Amino acid sequence: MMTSLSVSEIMQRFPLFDESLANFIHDNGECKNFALGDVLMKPGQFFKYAMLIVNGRVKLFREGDEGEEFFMYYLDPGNACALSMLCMARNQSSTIMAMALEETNVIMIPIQFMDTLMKNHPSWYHFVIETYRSRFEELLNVVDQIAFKNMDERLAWYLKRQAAALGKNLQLTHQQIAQDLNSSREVISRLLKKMEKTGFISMERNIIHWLK
Amino acid sequence: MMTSLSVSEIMQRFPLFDESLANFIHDNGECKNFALGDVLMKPGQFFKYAMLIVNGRVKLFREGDEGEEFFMYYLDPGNACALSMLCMARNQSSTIMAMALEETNVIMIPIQFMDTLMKNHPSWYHFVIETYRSRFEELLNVVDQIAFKNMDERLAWYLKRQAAALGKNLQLTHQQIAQDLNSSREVISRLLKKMEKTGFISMERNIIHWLK
DNA sequence: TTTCATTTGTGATAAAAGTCACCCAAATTT
DNA sequence: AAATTTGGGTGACTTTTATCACAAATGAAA
Repeated sequence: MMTSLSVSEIMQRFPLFDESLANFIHDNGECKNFALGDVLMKPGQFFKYAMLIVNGRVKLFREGDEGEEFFMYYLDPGNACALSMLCMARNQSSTIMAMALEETNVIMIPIQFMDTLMKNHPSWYHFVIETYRSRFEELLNVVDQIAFKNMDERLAWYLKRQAAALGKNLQLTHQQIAQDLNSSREVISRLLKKMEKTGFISMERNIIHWLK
Repeated sequence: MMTSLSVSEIMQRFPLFDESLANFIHDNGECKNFALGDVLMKPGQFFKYAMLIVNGRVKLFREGDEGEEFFMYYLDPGNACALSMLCMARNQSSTIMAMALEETNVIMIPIQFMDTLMKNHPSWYHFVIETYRSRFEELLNVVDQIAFKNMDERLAWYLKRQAAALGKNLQLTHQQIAQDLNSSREVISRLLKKMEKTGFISMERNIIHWLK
């Protein structure tokens, strides 16, 4: 088994990797492609791979007991899925959905290589720790928002993040936003209208322009 | 600088540590004691130590912009403070409060030893990763609660956790609970009354008995 | 015992968010 | 072009949570 990526491509995508690690991953990782809407990980699934994002973008969201959704963050190229590692480490099933937002290219590293990686490749340790660290930080910000902020502020923060990740012209319906924030379409529509009046955004059908 | 704990005491408290690591920490860690109510870490503070809890209990909570609070989790003996490592790693200031709930004994490991630890002590890596992992999981559960649940369910979950950590007879005022959940005293009082009627708890002044 | 502070109970009201019903406009399909 | 689907607007109403005002109960202190 080996990736279709060259060692130098791997090192370019994952700057923390040293050459021996990139070589190891080149030889032992598996490449996998996901199309828009494909599910990389879903609740109840046990995970036998660490996933590294090479191209594309993955959306992580939590699902509630009654099928509600709640957006947490995106994974971009160069990121790894902290949850995949977390589940692997405990042999626990995921409680999270990961879905490809576009054509996405992933390196899957089977669980049996974890010990070797940890033992023989210091740069792997650093990468794993940095992965946890950055997601932890992200999650703390999410907690802040839902613990302390009203929907208007949460919506503004959400759009700002989206604009930072996807660009200022966001192809989103009000319904999709409501879903990501676990709110309802009407509430979001009304708040967006207010934000339009105060000049933060402008709107077209299916599109929101972030104006800051 | 060295701890007042013996190597074997350290290994007992932190089962993941091997002997060489326990030795290193014995020689290079600093012991510090905190009394009830002492602040171990507060927002805006830069952090130069990794903190390991030896005895006692530490409460971690987020503070909102207007001084609101939100309880996240407790650290027990054998735990490390993931946030202290996180801040250290980025030389960022904390955004979190950590407060001793009782007489608490902590080993502080100065930042300059991190490289050595990471390089020469595999069991340190494992400990750090396990620390991140368990706190990540805890945080995900917190997100679930505030994203999807109403206050009655959140209160029940809160009390259940408290009972698991502190025992079934909880010395808590309604005001304290309201603060931990970023709610208001009246709301909590009314919900507690309901829980009493349905037989989940019984109440005395300053005490809540968890009956499950 | 009396006084006082703290904790808890409770009704009235307000604010935030969610739900329902129904509309219109734009886009897509037939 | 007509029909249908999808996205969005809006008023009325409900539910949940927060806030205000004040009373009652408890325990500690004087």
